[in-house]
Amino acid sequence: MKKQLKIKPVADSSTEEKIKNAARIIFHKKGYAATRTRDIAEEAGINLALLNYYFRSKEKLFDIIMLESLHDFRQHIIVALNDEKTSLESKIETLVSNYIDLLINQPDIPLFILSEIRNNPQALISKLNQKEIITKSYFIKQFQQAVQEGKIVHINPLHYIMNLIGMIVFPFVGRPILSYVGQLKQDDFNNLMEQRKILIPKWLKAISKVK
Amino acid sequence: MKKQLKIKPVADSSTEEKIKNAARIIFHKKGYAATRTRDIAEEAGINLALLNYYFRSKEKLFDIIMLESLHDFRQHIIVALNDEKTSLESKIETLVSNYIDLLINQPDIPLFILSEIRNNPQALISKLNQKEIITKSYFIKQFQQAVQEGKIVHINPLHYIMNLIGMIVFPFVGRPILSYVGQLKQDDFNNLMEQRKILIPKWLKAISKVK
DNA sequence: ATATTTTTTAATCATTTGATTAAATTATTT
DNA sequence: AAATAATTTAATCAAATGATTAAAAAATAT
Repeated sequence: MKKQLKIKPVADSSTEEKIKNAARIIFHKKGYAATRTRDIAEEAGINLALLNYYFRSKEKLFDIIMLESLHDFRQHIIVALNDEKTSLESKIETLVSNYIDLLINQPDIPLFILSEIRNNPQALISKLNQKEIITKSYFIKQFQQAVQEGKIVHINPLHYIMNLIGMIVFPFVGRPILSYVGQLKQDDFNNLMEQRKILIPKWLKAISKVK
Repeated sequence: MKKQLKIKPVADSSTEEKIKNAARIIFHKKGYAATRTRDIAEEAGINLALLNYYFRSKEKLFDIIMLESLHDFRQHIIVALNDEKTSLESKIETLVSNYIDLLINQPDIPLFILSEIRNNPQALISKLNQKEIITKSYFIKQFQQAVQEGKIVHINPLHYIMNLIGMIVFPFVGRPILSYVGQLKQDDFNNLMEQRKILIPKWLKAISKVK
């Protein structure tokens, strides 16, 4: 591996990166069980044995992709929810906007994560780590304060979280049905999602007043 | 098959029913690709060959389960949305309530359908049939009328549908994460869902006023 | 009671699929 | 340039898995 001493190759140029990128695409699209290592090899344009040469096994490769996906998926929440400098409202706005941007680029992440969790709850839930990233976030403090000040109606914050994440994520999870029912093309769908960047924070504000 | 001439056996008593029920459980929980016919046979307490004797192949059995699941999943929408006797508000209320009841009983249906659609969009989307069940429903007529009367703000009805279905379905799809983050037990979760039967219609009303 | 049909089982097959091996090729070092 | 190390390939293995077969058992009909 002396290669690493040289200048770092552009993304996807190294064999290892080619395999990882191919694996990400296939795993995200079909899930672990429906993915054949041969499909990954073909997508990457490499010999099947190379996959095992670099990553030892399908499972090890999968673990790497899953870990990165979980990281992407969480990072947007954690960062946005723990910024102590911003107001509750602006936190929501950036979270919604960043999240939708991520999902426009990698629309298969949520369904990928959710179905793998279904197949293997214990293993993956533990990898989510830090149970408290949400419950102990600065966001929750602000939320509870807003409740005390009467700005937000008294309600289980989990309802609020479900609505927040649900309104962002669900369209991407249900996209095929939605696009079918609404006769949406790629751009139509993305435009709707762009609209939701603005709308969801407003909706959440309205919801938080409902008794 | 002279058996059929006799009294219809109670559910699950016939071998065919035993296999179908086992298949439903395993397919819903693990999806098509991750399901082994041997797992179904074991769950049903029968010999593997019997599965093929009754259903010919894994795929044929799967198709039956999928069709029934799609039917359950759609029926609640179709019926509720096309009742000409009820107001817009009461339609929402019954739809939300019926839907949550269904999902409390069969919580794996949404993720099952959504991930199989991901793996095989064309085949399954076509089975959804009637593109127009929603767009040409009596509900949409009422909705558009309410918009004209200024009772609902002018907005793409798809946003409304996404929020409606999303608020109902997403908690079930994200249940493992949610239960982990919120430290919820089975009953805690169901109680939250019961609350949402009342809350979601109120939230939707509030949302429909937002400019 | 016997014959026939239906249901069930154990054993086996054929294909798919994740993984390995040994050899060939390419790159790097001396 | 020769030697060594890293990368890549074709061929192959072994286990898993969907499916079939032939025979046994149970149910039904004659």
